[in-house]
Amino acid sequence: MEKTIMAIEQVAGVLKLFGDKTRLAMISLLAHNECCVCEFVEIFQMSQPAISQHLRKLKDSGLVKERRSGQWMFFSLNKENEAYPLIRSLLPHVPDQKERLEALEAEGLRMSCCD
Amino acid sequence: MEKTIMAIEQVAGVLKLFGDKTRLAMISLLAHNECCVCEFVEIFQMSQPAISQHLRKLKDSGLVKERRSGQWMFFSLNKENEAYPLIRSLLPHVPDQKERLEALEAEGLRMSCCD
DNA sequence: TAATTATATAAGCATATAATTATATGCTCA
DNA sequence: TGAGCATATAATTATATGCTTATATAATTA
Repeated sequence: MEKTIMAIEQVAGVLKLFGDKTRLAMISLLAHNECCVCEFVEIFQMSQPAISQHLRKLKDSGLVKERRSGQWMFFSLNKENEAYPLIRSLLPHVPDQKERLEALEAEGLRMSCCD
Repeated sequence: MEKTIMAIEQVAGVLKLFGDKTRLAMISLLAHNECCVCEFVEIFQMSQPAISQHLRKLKDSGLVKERRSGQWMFFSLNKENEAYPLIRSLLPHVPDQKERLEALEAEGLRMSCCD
């Protein structure tokens, strides 16, 4: 597992970014799945603007990238980012969030809200 | 390197705690040294109350313990804490702070402010 | 082209955070 | 015991954060 060479301010910035349980769960989900805004709205039961604002912070950090597909925006991890190795070190300590995605699928929402 | 079994809220709480560059540098120093308040005041060039307040947050988290020796309070990492493995995963990504301690020693302050 | 859907942005508000200043506590030593 | 030093706490203030509501933008479909 590679090591980062970031200034301490940068490291603190990344930790602050994930010192929020919504964004922490988001990055955990994005580690293994590409997700769209509407899925996050369902999973976290939060308003669409609140979700968009969290995603913007993630995007601004460069750790997450977005891809438009029609009217949907899909988000995924940017493994090229210099803080990615730090994220990799963090993720094993975050409880798996995939059940939340699976719950969506079970409800038939995962592939219905945006496809 | 052991894995933590913390709730996501707890993990986010720890990351928020270290999403501050002063506390992040503190924990990095404490990983290898026992330090007293006056040393931190010198190293970070911050007011004593500001330093005490940061140390209190670290202590409240359980990740740092204190030991009184005369009029001085010495702080060190509490390796028994359940979040310690997370800290261990984080620390390799934090630039080494030991030069700051060495600078103190060079000035003859490390062993003069509290001994 | 108008209505609809998905998402983004802006403004406002309540709460949290980190510093400062002032004061309190606790230990040491004359 | 009282002065002095190290540290802690409290009150205050300035700024940051995260949410809400309202509105804007962009793509889709009728």
